[in-house]
Amino acid sequence: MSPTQRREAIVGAALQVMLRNGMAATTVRDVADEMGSSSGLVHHYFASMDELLAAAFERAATIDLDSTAASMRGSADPVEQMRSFFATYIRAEQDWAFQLWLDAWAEASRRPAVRATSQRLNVAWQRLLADVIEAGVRTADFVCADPAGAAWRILSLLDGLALQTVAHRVDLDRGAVLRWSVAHAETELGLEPGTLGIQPC
Amino acid sequence: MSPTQRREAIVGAALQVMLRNGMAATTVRDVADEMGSSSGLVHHYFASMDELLAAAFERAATIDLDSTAASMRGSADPVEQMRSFFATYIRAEQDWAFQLWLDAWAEASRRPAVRATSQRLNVAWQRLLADVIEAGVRTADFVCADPAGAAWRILSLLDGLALQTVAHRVDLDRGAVLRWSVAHAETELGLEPGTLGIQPC
DNA sequence: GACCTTGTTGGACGCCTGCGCAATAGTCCA
DNA sequence: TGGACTATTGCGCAGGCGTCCAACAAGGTC
Repeated sequence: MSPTQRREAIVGAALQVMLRNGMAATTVRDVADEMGSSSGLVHHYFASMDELLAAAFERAATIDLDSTAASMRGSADPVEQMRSFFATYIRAEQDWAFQLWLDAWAEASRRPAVRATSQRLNVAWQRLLADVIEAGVRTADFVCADPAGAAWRILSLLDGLALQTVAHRVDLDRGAVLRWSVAHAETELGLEPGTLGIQPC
Repeated sequence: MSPTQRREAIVGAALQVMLRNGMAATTVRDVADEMGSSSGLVHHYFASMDELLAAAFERAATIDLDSTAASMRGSADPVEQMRSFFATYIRAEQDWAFQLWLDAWAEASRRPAVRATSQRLNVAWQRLLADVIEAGVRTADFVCADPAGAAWRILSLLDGLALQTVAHRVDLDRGAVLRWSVAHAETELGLEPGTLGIQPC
């Protein structure tokens, strides 16, 4: 197995363990077992646990970000792109990847590499949204005085609501999270209520 | 020291350590050292670490909740109460208690007692807000079709934005978090922009 | 065929964890 | 004053952690 392949395999194994046990409960030995190799090998490719966790989290988050971005690029006008955003974001979230974000935000205060990665990816999500909003303002599809701020607010409301469903399991149903986030986005962007309406699958 | 006092002292010491090191990094020995006693004593009052962490988190969160609730009760009309809410919430948050919420949300998946406490207190915050909104609708100060949902959304946007400032330190300044949250609340409640305006201290 | 680089192993090291338990200290009641 | 009770101590236990390192295996180069 080539060094590049091996490195990818380690990241993949770490991600599997993280999804199963959470970021804080991921250990070098579990990652090695998952891969069927020794624990020393992991440290041959990653200087520290912090680095490995950051790399695994980055892969998970990047996959979601890329698939959402790709889905949005497939849509023609900004309105359709926003629809794609919500549809893909919600789908990605329900695969329990969101628990990783909760872990990352909490671990950020203790693990520099995780903090840097989490910050970078959060900004990338905001930028993805801000770009679409700016495009929509140019084409007069949207009315929005502050695209960058609106992107933060749309994302934060989505995160804040999703947080409740994932951390506490019961309080809000996923349907409400989607409907409320979409409705909020519509007011932010000066759209008629229902314009971004999505059928809950 | 009476059993009740001792129990309170342990919770207080645990809270100090949690604020310093975070929830995940709080250990029985650190709590005992903080209190100047032995580690066995902690287990004499708390059956497990999970219970102790939940109790300490509960105290921190309850203090904030109570002080905000008290400040709101001191205000006469619903509009003034909403102003109090934001003023106190932001003040409480900047004392770094918010990192505890991040920890609690992440730990919730692994520690049943922490999950129960976190869920109960989150619902209490939502209820506090929902009650004011319902009162405001009755007195025609607010126009809001769904007070319970509006409470969740106002709270979630606040949490989502605060999360970015606390976890990533830099991206958004606290002033924006306050202004954006207040503006969002104004639209939710059918108020003129600026009605809830608060001077950033 | 000898050599050297490098992926890989498996275990040792030192430290830390939550928890339990026997022994001690202190206090209240008969 | 003696006895009972309980808060408190201090340490031990079993296990887990990240990290490190000497040894082995394999494959390419001279």
